[in-house]
Amino acid sequence: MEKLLQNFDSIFSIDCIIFGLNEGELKILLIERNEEPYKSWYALPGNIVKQNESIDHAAQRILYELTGLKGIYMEQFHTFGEVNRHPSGRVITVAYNAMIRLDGEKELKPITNYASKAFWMPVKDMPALAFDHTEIFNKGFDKIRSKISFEPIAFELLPEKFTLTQLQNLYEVILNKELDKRNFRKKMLSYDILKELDEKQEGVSYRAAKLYKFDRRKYAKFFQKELSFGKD
Amino acid sequence: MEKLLQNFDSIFSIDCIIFGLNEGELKILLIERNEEPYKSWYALPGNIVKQNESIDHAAQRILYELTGLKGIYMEQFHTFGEVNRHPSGRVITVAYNAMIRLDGEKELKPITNYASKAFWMPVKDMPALAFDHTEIFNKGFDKIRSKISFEPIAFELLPEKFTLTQLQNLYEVILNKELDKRNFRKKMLSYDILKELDEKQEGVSYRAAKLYKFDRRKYAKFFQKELSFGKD
DNA sequence: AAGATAAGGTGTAATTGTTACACTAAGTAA
DNA sequence: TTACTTAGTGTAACAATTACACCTTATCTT
Repeated sequence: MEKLLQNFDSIFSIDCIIFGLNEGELKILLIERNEEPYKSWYALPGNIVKQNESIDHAAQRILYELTGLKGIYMEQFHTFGEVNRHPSGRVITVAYNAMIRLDGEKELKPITNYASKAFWMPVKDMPALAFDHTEIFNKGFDKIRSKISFEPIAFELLPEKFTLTQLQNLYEVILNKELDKRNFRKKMLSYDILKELDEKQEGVSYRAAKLYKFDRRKYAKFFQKELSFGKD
Repeated sequence: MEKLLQNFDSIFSIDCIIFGLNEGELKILLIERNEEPYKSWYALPGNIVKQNESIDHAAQRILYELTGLKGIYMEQFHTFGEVNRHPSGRVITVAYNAMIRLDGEKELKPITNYASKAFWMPVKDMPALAFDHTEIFNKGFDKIRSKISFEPIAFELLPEKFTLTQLQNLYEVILNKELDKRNFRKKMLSYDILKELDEKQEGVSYRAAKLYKFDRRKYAKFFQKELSFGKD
């Protein structure tokens, strides 16, 4: 048995797609590689899973080591297992993604020297990436785009208090199309997952908008949406 | 580099959830294990990925070797990577699922002797399974259930020609709830993905129903459905 | 052949959700 | 005070969803 298993050993890695929103622009987290192969190329934060850690845990550790970001909840979305996706041998990778809030640009600082730096790249300017990371990114972005179409998950990207216009802009950026202001507000408010605050925007040179908070409890109801044929 | 990689080697496997419909009953394909650990337990068809094959290809090979079913298109749905999910060491597994048509009960015959038999098990009678396969099955079933709620994918399970009642029954079995006959038909026909045939059911001891075929070309339109806020 | 049985097949009205569309209100800046 | 910029709001037309019940057609039984 032991011998049989040895024959099939593979390398197993994690790659992370982390979305952030900065000044209305959607960005993802990249690193600059500091090792061969693809030395000095940009890549998704990713590395090899250890024997004694679950893949979910590995994802968190790896993201931390490469970017300094800690405790980010990520969700696995696809596993890439083509034979030649990595030039140094067989490497299968599980891709994770997450959306995070950038409170005043959290500092990014690689802990290991496997990456020479970590930085936010606007998704509209994505450069060529190492390995098959462009393909991984595209699949991850599609996933987010289709997920947001069914569930209002975009709040993770916004500051705790936000205006409806900011929320709408975010949807427009992710879905890459313009939305009708009145219809957007009507529908979003009808979900009853936003708490209207007694506060207004500050520091803007025009009429200040009301601020809202996301209501996580009420959101729970939402997690279900199905085709139906009557008789619920 | 070579040395670094070696330290992290893991075993990598595939497990398959194959749904079939037999006499109106939803079943999945299981094997009886013929090796330790869990010898003589029931399990999902699964085995180890080889170094020189993609995971999609491995899924097909493994399913064939354990059950004799060839060329089944499966879709990956989740990767399970808990540290202790396999008693003999670290094994990460990618789970795939598929729905197939049982034309007069295809013969099942394991090609390797890793399985002593392969058979169809009604999902409502699922026994305890080896390893964490019960968890994998539950997640796969959830996935199918939520997918069918957005896309009419269930045709894969039915014979080429089927009646609307058969289709409705299938939906009811998967979604585990009763649907309204008139609304179901109205909505299903409105998708315009069914071809009405000039034939009727045969061999039934009551009024025979019209037969329909699934129209794969028209189905393509369907693959998109999104939340929207006006201004398409 | 008459009647019983079993599933097939059909329509409508009420309700809800979606879409398209344009002006006034409020605050800031000059 | 005026100009500017974004906030904020309602309605009518249309489409989709829901709830709901009876007649039709074929087979089987006697």
